[in-house]
Amino acid sequence: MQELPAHRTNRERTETTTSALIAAARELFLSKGYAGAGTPEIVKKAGVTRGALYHHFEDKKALFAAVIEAELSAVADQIERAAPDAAAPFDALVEGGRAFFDAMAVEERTRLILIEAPAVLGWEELRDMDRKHGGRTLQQGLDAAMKNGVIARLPLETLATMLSALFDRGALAIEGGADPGEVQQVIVAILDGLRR
Amino acid sequence: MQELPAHRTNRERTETTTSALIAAARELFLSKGYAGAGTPEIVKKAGVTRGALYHHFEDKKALFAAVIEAELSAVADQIERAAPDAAAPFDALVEGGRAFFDAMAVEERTRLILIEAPAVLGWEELRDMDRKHGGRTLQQGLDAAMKNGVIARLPLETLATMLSALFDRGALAIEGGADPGEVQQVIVAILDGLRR
DNA sequence: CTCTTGCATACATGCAGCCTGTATGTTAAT
DNA sequence: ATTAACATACAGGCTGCATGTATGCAAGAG
Repeated sequence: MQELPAHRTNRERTETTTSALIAAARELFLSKGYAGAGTPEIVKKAGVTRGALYHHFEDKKALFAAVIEAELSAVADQIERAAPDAAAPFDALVEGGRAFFDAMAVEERTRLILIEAPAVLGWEELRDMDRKHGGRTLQQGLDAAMKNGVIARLPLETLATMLSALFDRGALAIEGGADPGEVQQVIVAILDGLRR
Repeated sequence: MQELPAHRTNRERTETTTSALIAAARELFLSKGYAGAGTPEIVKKAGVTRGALYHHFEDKKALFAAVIEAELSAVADQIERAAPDAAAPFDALVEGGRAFFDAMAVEERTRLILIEAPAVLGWEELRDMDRKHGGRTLQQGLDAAMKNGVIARLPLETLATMLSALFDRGALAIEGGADPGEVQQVIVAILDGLRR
């Protein structure tokens, strides 16, 4: 039996309800998509009312943004935890990709982050959020590899954007039933082609 | 003055209303997105009523699918018209990419096809539609290049999927303000890395 | 060959249900 | 007391369907 304290600070109250909302929203957005998951259902699952939702979040989209931000943060953490920062620049890229695929393999996370989020939040806003949470890892790795002369010298930001597209589509393909080994093989071949 | 014939065959009636609906929906979906463009506004712009819409299309999503199908067909046509099928396999890939970027440069077409459509129709269904309308061009080009020994031997379908991700993200980046020259440069470098 | 008669197709209109965002009221913290 | 954290009620809009109407169409009777 959970003893609910007689006196909860406002900070605690806010924290519990917002996290309950984000958790409930996450599940429903995952299973039914953004448009398919209505706020009545979300608040019911979170055990609060719509009033609480619209008190803490400006609108449904803001709640969705909070969910995505949490997902991006989780993915970044998971990659960083598996990051062999001592490895050679090129291998770090390949290993980072593998960690990314592992992190994206949870449930329908791929669809949420790569399909739904761009449509709801816009590609630009999502890109900004991604940069905050470790989306620069790839760019830094490429920068290091380029400065070491390991890979060809190309416009850094554009190359990072293009290669991240590769990883994104790879995650999508894997979730769609493609062979993860083949995807890895193709990506390694492409990265290998950039070596000098 | 347009003389409207006293006797229009049913086939003609259907054709005019459906094309009017698709044209109106296209514009509004482009400017306001799928969720932002309501059916009342669409039918008003098309000069028909919601009854006509739901008679010819199962639901709003089906109308959207028809719009996307038309767009994909237009893109495929535009690429095919610019296709130098006599060129060497490798150059054909590069030129095809350039034609793709040109075709995607119209208005907000990129956002509609690459952002909105996957979210509304699902990635799988969109992929099927794309295959019908010339999305196999890339795969065929790669197949030819591989059989000629021009590029490395890799799983064909996976490679095509990955490279199409490259082109898609490139179109997105260009629309987002990136330098088209840089995008082309990076893509050529990546393709070049696959040469044998 | 024409005309009428029955049916299917192409719409138009109104309704029911749901959802979002806001405004107002109430309770608990500070 | 004042503000923050909710709860509740309401207004507007939108989607899908059900019902009603007119028009094209195909087939048989004359």
